[in-house]
Amino acid sequence: MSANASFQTAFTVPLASAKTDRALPSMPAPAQNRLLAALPRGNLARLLPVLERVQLLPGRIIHAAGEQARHLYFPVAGIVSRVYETEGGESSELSLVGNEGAVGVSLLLGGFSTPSQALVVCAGDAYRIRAASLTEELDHFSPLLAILLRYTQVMIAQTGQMAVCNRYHSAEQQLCRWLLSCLDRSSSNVLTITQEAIARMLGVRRETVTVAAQTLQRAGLIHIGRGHMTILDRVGLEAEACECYGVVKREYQRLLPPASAVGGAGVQGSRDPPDLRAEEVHARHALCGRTGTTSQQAAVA
Amino acid sequence: MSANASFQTAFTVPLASAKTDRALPSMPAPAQNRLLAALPRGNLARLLPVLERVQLLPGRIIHAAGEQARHLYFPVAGIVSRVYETEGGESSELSLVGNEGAVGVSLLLGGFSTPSQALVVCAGDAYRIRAASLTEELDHFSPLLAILLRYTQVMIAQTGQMAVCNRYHSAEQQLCRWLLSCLDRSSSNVLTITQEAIARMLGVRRETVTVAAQTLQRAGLIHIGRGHMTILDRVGLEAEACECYGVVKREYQRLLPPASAVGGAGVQGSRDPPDLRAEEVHARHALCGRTGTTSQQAAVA
DNA sequence: TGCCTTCTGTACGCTATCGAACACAATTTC
DNA sequence: GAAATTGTGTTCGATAGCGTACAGAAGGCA
Repeated sequence: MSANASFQTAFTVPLASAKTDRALPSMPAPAQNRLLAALPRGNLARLLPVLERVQLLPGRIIHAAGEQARHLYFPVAGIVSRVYETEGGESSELSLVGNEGAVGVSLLLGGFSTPSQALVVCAGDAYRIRAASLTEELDHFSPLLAILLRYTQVMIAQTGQMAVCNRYHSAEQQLCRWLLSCLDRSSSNVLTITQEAIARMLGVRRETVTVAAQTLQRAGLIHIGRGHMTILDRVGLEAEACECYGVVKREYQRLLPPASAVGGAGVQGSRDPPDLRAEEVHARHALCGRTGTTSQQAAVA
Repeated sequence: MSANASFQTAFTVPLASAKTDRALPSMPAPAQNRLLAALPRGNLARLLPVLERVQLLPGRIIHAAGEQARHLYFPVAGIVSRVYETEGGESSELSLVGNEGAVGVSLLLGGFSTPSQALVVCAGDAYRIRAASLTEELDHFSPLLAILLRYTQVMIAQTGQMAVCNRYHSAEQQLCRWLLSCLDRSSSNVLTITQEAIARMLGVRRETVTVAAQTLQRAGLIHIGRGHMTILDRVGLEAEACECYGVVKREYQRLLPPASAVGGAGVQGSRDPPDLRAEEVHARHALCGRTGTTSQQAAVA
């Protein structure tokens, strides 16, 4: 499993072009990542010179388990999965990351590596920042820190929900959840992935995925193709999915309210995100945005 | 399940006594919490006035799901469990916290609440700091931040491992893991807890715990009592447990090397922790302790 | 065009755990 | 000391998903 090959350091974007991204739909600006988009314009601008653009190629391991991360990744398209692999070779997804998040928060937290790996599930692109540059940036206590910490909490919620889901929910429910999660991170309703790969994410057998998918197809919710799945009925999937999907989604919306303009499809970069104004978020300093409600002590109930 | 009652704000310790705790074995000093113990002496001293001592009573909910946390807790004895409860009333443990950790990192991360609750599993005591005080403390970028962030990563690893464990490992393996985890956080090898409670943690039926425990008892690893379990053969339990136990333990030791003197039994407070010198940990600033190895790029393999 | 690889579909016995139901033992309460 | 409550032990059928094995279909490549 020394799957790490060499980082596919595709090509580096001349960052001047980042502001004119609307003219280059094939080369998304960093602001297509929602965390970056949530930064005040000045902060993002300062960050641009240290952001390097890379391709996310399916199957590639961005961070190997136990190895020091060298970059923090901000996907703008594509999907990355944090996966733990057991000694026996079984695997389970711990969380899913798309353009709403970042890969490698261990750099932020100070651990630099994790027992799990991060691998690309669906092709896309990301901007990444080197660990050293991140350290420098955080030195100045930019709002980046506050946003990354909040995202970290979302990731914790996601991971926890994965534990719950693994315990209680059927393969079919989990498949629904997984498809919806991918859909949220994808601009199309066709997911290019094999049932085998999905099985590895969910920690079930490929055959189990096949059976569950067929059930969904018979219900008219999806269409199964060879190497890809098409979502036909989003609402129907949500009805079949377990609560875990909604729990995580609400937690994200609570902690990182959608910079709505930056959603799935077309995007214009550094416009002021309407809901998440970073100035508000890091009220006192970069941490602990709000200090309210702490003065009311007494009982909870 | 509005289980929140009122916080059992037992009694506040006159903090002058914190330094003379050796004379008061029944009233442990804050430094019996390993995170606090890892702080440089000056930092801990500054923190003392805002630390309030409270009892941890079994069954009490420290943080209710979805409600704003008002305090960050540093247990010095006893065990707290982060538990998610499904809409159907099923529950699964997400992580376990004893004197090696803290409860309420959402205050640090800026989310202030989580979808899971934190409840006391084994009786003990904790020091807690109010959210507002924590904010102030972090304003000065004390080493507290670096330590708490590292601990956060341990918690993430723990939660992720829970997902893996829920997916793949037998009830018996999980019981071994759970007993060992508790043992690590307890000064005695008698755990005062019912099988029913363990079942809720593991997300299995009580009967399943009974059967698994009997197997372990027949193997001479534990002794079952009414409302408590005694661990007889720690090494044997480790052999039966799944890898998850070791993975989490190693991750803790990597990120927060043991302030060895502060272990289970007798403790002397603010002596310099030999392995984790906070000055080193927060090398550049409170975040991203080390910047090493970032200059060697190239391939991973 | 035909071969080979990859991906999907189907079948069947096996096992761990669940759900439900009940017996009994220990502790607390009156 | 009796009654009620709480905790543990035992049984038995049901079932979701596993392990294994194999068939067929789609697409790549010579």
